Amino acid sequence: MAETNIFSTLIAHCKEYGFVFQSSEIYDGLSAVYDYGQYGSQLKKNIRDEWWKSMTQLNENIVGIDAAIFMHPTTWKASGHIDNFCDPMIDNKDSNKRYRVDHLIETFAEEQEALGNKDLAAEVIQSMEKLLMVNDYPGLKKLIEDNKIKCAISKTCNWTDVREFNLMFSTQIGSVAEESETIYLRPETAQGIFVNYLNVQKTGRMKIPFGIAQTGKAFRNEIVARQFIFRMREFEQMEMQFFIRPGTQMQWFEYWKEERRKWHVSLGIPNDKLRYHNHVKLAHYADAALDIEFEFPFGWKELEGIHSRTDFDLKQHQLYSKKKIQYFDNDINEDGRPYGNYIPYVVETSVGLDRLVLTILSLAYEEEKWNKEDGTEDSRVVMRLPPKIAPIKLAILPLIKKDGLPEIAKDLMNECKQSFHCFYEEKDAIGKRYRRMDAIGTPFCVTIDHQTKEDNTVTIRYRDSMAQERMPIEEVRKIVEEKIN
RNA sequence: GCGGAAGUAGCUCAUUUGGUAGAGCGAUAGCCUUCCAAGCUAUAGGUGGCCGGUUCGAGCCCGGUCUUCCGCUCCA
Repeated sequence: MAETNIFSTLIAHCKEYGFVFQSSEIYDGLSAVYDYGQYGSQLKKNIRDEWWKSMTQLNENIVGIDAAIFMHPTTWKASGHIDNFCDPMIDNKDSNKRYRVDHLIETFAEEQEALGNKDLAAEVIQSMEKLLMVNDYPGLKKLIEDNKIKCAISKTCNWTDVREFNLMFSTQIGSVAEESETIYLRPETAQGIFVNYLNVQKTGRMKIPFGIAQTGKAFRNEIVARQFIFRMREFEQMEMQFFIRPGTQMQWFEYWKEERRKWHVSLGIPNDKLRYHNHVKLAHYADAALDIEFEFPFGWKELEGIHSRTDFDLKQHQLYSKKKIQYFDNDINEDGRPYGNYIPYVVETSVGLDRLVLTILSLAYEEEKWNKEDGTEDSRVVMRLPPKIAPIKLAILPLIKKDGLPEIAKDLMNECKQSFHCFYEEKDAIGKRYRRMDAIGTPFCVTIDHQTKEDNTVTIRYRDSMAQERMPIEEVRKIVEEKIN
């Protein structure tokens, strides 16, 4: 289980060096919720900025929005989240096996039908449907017990109460309790894009094909939430919905599948640590779906989903809102006539930002050992973060804290911090300061020494190779800028 | 929800039949001035997860509870 140890070491490192903390840790923590610290939040922001730029700046036909987390409750009726994700569940106390109540009863009915008890089967199903309609959970339990429906594993009828497992978090809007209305924290950001489709398309004069991108928090009441920031109750998505002409979805699906993989590679993720995983069982809204998976320390797991969502969402919103969501396509088809009115199809790319942070962190973390010239062993912990997303780009270190070296260093600090994040440090031996910078992934360190006073040169030290070079102090800013872009 | 493990300083851990907590690392301040951690001095930091019980006395024994981690269950 060496891999598990590496993972727990990484988690400890993330805490020790200010990347990720357990939420509300001073109160013993909150399960499956995490906070990003001083370096983690910057790293996360840098990754988010890369994504935002790659979508909205480098694609002329993709624009960004920032929709609210609160949405009209009907949104979730339309999307299917309310009906599909609030299934009543029941546990068998002996086997600890959990069942969806409707599945349990349906299985029983099928068995009875196979045994020739057709009347009983029909009666049970009918009762179940009535009870489900009014959310009568005690009634459902009674139905199960009256028919002596048993657990397939324990063969007992020792059941817990029927409970509802709600994927979505709910809260109330409206400050007066009696007049308030239940609303939900969004379980995906995509719906914020769909409900704004008309606004953006019209005000931006967008022509199909075009995309709308968004980053933001989403909330899911996962039944279990584990593996650090891989699966959290509150997490951040980076989603882009690409609106296309019906019939072209497979071509765009293939296009984004390639593009997204290339983007991950551009962030420094090795191509052989990525793979596609095709969904065989599709969600209710999709006609094709695949995951881009990454080989985490705990196995291959989903990093990004590419879904061909058809016109399901826009059609549902048209139905529920009674607003016409149509696009008139003036392009000429094979018959020499405009394509005309249609509801656009959608190809979605949806990546978990927190998962991406974890990916980057787990790739970057390395414990390095080597022998020094005198034969003794030396070691360091180094985060080999790609310079363009590293939280601190440059550390500025006077070799000693007197003889005027700090003054020169502070001047350089004031100049460089205009362009990128810098870190100034004069405490402790220079080697120790290098190690501290390695631990948070700072790619470059510049040291001001006595020679600087004579010829205005400094030493630049590279994180990955630990090699050093002298260069004129006035070139530092420009050279670091080049290396981080 | 079930089963297992754990909870003592920022981190890693000691305190071996119950006798009012200690080390290393880290941190802070200073000394030294040295280009790759582990030189010297000093300082700070713990109501031992929380509540209760047994006892003259509990970090240690007992009960409860909370939280975290691992496995199972679930994952559109």
